[in-house]
Amino acid sequence: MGKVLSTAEVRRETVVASAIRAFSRSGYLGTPIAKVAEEARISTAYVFKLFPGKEALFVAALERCFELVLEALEAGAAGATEQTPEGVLDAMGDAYAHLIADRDLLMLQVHAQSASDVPEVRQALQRGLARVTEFAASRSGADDSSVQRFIAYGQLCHLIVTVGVENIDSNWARLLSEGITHPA
Amino acid sequence: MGKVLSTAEVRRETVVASAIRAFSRSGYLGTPIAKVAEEARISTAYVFKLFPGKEALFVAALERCFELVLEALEAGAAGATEQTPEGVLDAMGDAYAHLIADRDLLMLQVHAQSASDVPEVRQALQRGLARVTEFAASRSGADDSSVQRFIAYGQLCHLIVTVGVENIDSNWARLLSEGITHPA
DNA sequence: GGAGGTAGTGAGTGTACGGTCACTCATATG
DNA sequence: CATATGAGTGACCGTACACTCACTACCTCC
Repeated sequence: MGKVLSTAEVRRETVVASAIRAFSRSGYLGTPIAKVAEEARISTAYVFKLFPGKEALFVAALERCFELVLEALEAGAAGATEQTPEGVLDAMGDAYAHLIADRDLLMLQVHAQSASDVPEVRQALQRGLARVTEFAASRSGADDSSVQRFIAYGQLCHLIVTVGVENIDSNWARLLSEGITHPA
Repeated sequence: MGKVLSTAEVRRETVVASAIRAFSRSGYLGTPIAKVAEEARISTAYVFKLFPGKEALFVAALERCFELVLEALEAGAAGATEQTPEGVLDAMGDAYAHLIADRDLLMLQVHAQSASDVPEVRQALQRGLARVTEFAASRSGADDSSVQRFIAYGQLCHLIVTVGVENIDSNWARLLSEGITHPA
């Protein structure tokens, strides 16, 4: 927090950023550390000096991902035109939809769910989901079922993107993405 | 359809069943064909005689998965106490929750989303989602936004299982799983 | 200028896995 | 019996990848 970052710690942060991009493209098992290293303009060996192993790197990326999501929700809530519970929830939803237009943070969460049989990954997911849910509830003041719906539609959003519903011209496709904010 | 199955085709079906179990446990990339073969009491080489490759086997498993889901929804709808749109949707929701108590069909869908960068997998997902959505809409007669909500809460269900919300004793966890039918 | 620590790397090792191939065994048919 | 066909397998190959280690380049402070 108050501590000045050493060069290695700065490096770690850039590597985490690269890891988010790389892992989001091909998932936990599908992404070799070498790809992350390449993306960070660093040797593969050095990645292992900065992180104890692939698992820890993935978890670090996932944690950063949730941090970014929370920041976006916070900003969205602050910019809500109506500060009613539903108004705030809607604003957070829009902010989330806007944030994940680049797909990186979204896909990383999807891949993390798929890798949730790794205990550390599952725990990171739990922590992230806890923070998001608790923040959405307390910041909006909405009742439980509204918050539950908020999370559920977030997941629907993930489905829409992974399946590529957006570029299907069909009734069922329109039905699913109705009201989900477009990446204009 | 009317054709009598040859032994090889029977074999293919049992292998698909094994594939569902194996892939659901460790995902597309995390599951070696050898594990599927072992589960089916068959040599690895023979799996490659029955299916052109890993990708095709995974897709076959995914397609079977959606078939089972549709059957469950159909049965659930038929057993609905009230044949109103909302009543039928609720019954289908309960049937789905009951079906995926064993986690196999659920996890397979999650892993498929993570592997959706493989075109064949993405297309299989599209077909499956299309059939499920269209069936839910036409069989229940509910309006679009209700069907959308139905799918969204299905995804929430996936999230709850993958992150293991059920065995967390905390407010946010209860909030998320409220009203989702338990595997009693 | 040299001693010691920190950033960073090249070249490897062991292993797991997708896919292939040459083969065996059982059955059926004439 | 001879032969053909399809079920089923063991042994193998090439490659990709997580992780290691011995090493160099640089920086800083005396």
